[in-house]
Amino acid sequence: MISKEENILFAAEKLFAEKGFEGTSTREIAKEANVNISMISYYFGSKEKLYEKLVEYRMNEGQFFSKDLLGRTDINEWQKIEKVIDQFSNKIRTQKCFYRIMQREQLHTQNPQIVAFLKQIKMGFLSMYSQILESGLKNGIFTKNPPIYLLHSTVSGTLFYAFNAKEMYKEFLKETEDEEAFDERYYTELNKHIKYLLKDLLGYEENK
Amino acid sequence: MISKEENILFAAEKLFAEKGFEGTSTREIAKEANVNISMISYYFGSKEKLYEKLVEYRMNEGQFFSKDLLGRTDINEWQKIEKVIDQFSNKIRTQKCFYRIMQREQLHTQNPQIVAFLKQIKMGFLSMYSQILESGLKNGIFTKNPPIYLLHSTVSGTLFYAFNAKEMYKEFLKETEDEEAFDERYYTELNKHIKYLLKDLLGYEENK
DNA sequence: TAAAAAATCAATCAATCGTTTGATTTGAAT
DNA sequence: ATTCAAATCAAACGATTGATTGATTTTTTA
Repeated sequence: MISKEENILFAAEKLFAEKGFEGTSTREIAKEANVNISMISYYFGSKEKLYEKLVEYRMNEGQFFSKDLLGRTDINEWQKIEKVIDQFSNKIRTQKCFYRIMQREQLHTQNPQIVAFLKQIKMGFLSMYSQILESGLKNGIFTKNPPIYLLHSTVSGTLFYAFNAKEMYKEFLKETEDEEAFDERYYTELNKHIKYLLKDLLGYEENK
Repeated sequence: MISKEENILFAAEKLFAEKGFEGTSTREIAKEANVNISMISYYFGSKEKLYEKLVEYRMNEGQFFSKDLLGRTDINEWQKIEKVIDQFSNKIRTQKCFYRIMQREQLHTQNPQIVAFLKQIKMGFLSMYSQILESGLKNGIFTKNPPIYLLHSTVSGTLFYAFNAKEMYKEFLKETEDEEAFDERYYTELNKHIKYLLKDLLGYEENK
């Protein structure tokens, strides 16, 4: 059962994703959540704090990658990279609204809590890429040593952009497939594409 | 000499880029532009129309790529691709504020004029890539035939993401270089990187 | 230089914003 | 059944929003 508090949280998430934080009024949130306006202050204190609670909620509901990924010995560095990509991609796909908000947020962001959160995530990715790359070079699995930031911006940038432009691409391709089938194919192709790029960038050769 | 009308336009552009359309008040714009509030209605009619005028202004001040690029015979298809990348990259770099607004805009955008503008740009790029790719395949310059939308999202996504995350990367890299030198190196590396990816994706080999 | 037009201004408009109030209802504990 | 805290509500709060007014100044035109 979904609590009334979560009800407000998800209503806010949906509206923030659609219209932005400033573009969404507390009255709209209350209406979407089917509660009285005053419930927002009652449960969260303010619109700003509701926003922060939302970020906190989504932050805590699951890690980006299992913490022991780096230490695992049953898979090689390339497979680790694949896991990072898969998990990140899945995260964006299943949490569209939230990542839409986060994307918009990193384009201006006044809220210091959100800035810190976003930086933490990015830095986490950068250091993860760094460590895997270094280890993979030592083991001879990777043969190239590209700047980490180029790796990162290619993966994150391509993923985000493709997620956002999906509808337009669909129109461009004049696809007639039903929504779900197109979706599945789209994200599968995208995932394969990212990995293809990474193989090239890292100098990884399968079956070597 | 800069007109008072342009003064308002540029002030609005700066603030919209920083705080978003809804996050920016007409009073702030007037203050930034050093004019009376009523001048906004006087010159533009409304905040919304000011916004549309800004888009129109930036749209008309220069094309994205020379219209005759496709028809040129003095350069091959790869060089055409290079020109597209260079011009696009340059455009983003020299019009940071505007493209920040446009990026945010494509994350929700209520304004139908902006939607149409953004779609027009993207469709333009897609069809340009399509034609160059097709021609390049015919001439044997390119040996691969990747989905256009993957090309597009990789180029645009990587570029935009790298532009936005520049400061964070700088911090991660613990760069001590002065601002201008780092900037120059950053964008040069980024440009090279994009072209490297494209060569792989298109199956283009230099000096063949 | 006189008249007309354009530009600028402080002041104010109604509407909406986020938030709070104080009364009322609900639901569990005693 | 009574008590009491949590939950809910309509109504209103002051502040800010985008926009307009009508008077005044500046500039252009004749």
